[in-house]
Amino acid sequence: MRKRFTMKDVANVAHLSTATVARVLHGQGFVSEKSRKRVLEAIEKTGYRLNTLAQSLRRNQTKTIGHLLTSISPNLFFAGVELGVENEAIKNGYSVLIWNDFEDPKRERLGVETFIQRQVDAIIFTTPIEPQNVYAAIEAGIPVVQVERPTEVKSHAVIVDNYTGSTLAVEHLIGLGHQCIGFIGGDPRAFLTSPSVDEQRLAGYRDTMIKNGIMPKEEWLAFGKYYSLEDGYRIMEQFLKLGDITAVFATCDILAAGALQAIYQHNLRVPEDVSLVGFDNTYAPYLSPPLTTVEQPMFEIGITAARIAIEASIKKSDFPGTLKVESLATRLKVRASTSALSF
Amino acid sequence: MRKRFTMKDVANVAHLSTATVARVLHGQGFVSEKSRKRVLEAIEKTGYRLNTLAQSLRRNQTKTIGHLLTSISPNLFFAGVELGVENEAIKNGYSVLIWNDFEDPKRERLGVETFIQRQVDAIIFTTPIEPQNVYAAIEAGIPVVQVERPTEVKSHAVIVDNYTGSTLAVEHLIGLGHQCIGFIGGDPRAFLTSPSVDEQRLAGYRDTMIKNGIMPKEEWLAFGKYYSLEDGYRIMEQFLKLGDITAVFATCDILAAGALQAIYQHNLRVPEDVSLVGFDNTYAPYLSPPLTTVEQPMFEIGITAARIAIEASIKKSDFPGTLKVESLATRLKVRASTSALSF
DNA sequence: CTGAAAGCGCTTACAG
DNA sequence: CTGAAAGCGCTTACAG
Repeated sequence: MRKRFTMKDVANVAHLSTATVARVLHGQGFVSEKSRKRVLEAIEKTGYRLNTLAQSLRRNQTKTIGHLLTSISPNLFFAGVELGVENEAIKNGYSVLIWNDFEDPKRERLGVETFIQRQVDAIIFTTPIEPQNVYAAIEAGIPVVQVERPTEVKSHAVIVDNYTGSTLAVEHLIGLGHQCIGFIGGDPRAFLTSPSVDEQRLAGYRDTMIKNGIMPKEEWLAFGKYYSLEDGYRIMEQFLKLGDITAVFATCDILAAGALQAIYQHNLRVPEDVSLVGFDNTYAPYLSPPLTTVEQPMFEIGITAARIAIEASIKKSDFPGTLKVESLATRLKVRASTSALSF
Repeated sequence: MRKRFTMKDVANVAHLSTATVARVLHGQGFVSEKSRKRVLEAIEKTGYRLNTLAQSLRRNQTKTIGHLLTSISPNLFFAGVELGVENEAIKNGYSVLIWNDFEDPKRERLGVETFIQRQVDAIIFTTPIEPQNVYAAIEAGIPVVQVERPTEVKSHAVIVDNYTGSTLAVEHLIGLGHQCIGFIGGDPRAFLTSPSVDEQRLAGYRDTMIKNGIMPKEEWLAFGKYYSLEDGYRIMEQFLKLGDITAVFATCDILAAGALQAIYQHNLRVPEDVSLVGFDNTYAPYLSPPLTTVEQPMFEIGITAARIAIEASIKKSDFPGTLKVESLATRLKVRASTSALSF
């Protein structure tokens, strides 16, 4: 491996100073046309590349976003957000350090500490776990954006209109003639954050049912421990035993996928025997049949989070004066898993 | 935002030099117990954190791996590899810069250039596109690991035994009594890299069929343009029209998911009407029924790639002297989508 | 229009 | 056992 060329090497080749090379490189300040040409030639000849590290140290700005997230697999929601974050980052000349914490608070902490030491310009928590970890980042003077499930620690945030999304799903089913609609929740942090995402979705379900004159039975509601296939499967089997349910709304496509497996296992068909609606629009398009689902704008969530993060890192003085909290809309994606109730 | 404390601040508080602080921090070199205590107290008091940036510049080592990959969504294969890479990285004190290229050569190039400028210690291409982009990294003196689909450019690599995987799938189906087995391929770069992944899988299929005395008909073979739902769906519909096929082997779970949708749409059941085997073990567990599939050790692929990358970055002199090419085994994961042929 | 020089926060060979 | 000092590769205020 040969030594890389530095700005000084370029300056020497061009018989100019590093200051002039820097001016040409960044296109600012006065440089004579002749000098500019000499510099450009020297860069060409040496194959010089700027050392971002040195630049970052000097400018006290790394153009790096630390993205701390639950896990990019298997829940594609997080992968979708990450792609949005990365896209907006790149567009602005930033790069993304990624850190999956698997919902482990210790691993989240390690991520925060690593990001601080690496001088990231901002940290995005796509679903923070421990409030004190979020606080540690803020304490260190780093702009923070909490996504989807903000803790009680105040910071910029990007959230989603879960209530309305849930409403859309249930209205769709009621519009198709369904009355006995099961609800499968599974927020891992239900009732911990306030109000939890799945509480909002439950509220949307309940309010819409009642508004339409349907009093949901206690047995129509079930919460898994996680957003897991197993919970979806198990709860769906309970629902099938009940005998009255004709449609099911699950708060995550993974839960819906599990429910679908139970239905399939019992030799029933969707939507002929039971209609099914998911949430997220991650696995929904891949299932048989393709699922009607409440779409979360994952990519846009990521873009928005990154945009706020970058803005905040540029004018840190504003922080934490004006906190931005952007709420994004969800929308119903109708596919083949829902149909009119037949009598 | 207050200024962060530096090593000099700590040294001042402890009434010692930065050299001594550094020694304590890294636990090497001689430091008297008394001095060590003073330093530790000063660190405690100031909340000092090491500035990795400065360290990296000085040591000429960033402890950063650049992971250039196709896209973490929707093909979870890449997400799985990334998780492996990250896990091994963290274990060794490294961080991961992520870069999705969406199979766009220009975006891949931008990623390589960014990684070079940011002085990453190694670059992992989880599926390189342009050989010259791989070459650019090597040219810059950066250790490279190509994963799964190495280009003709020589570098470290982690590959998968696709041929055997394919063999396992087809033997499984033949063992269940199937003879007319359809093959759905969709390697986006089939016949470009040599030999392409899907060519290997096709060879495994063909050899196994012939070894068992079955001469596959031309119509039993079909390639999509991509690993897409649409291609899987379309090809499966063709297969259904044929009338003789009783089992299908798809080279990607996404293709299998599409095929499953076609089968479902035609009111047929898996495995009762047709058996189905996928490849990857990404979507397979989530489908109805859960799919028998050839599992790729995604996590281990990532771990292996990161391990090689880190080793290579530490002893660069070896590079490119001894190139490591590790091949990982696949295995068949039998689930509910395959059953004995009933006459 | 151009350059000398200080400095970002570390590390480390060297002297004592 | 400890510290002074050079240097990693940039940027930038300042002088000319």
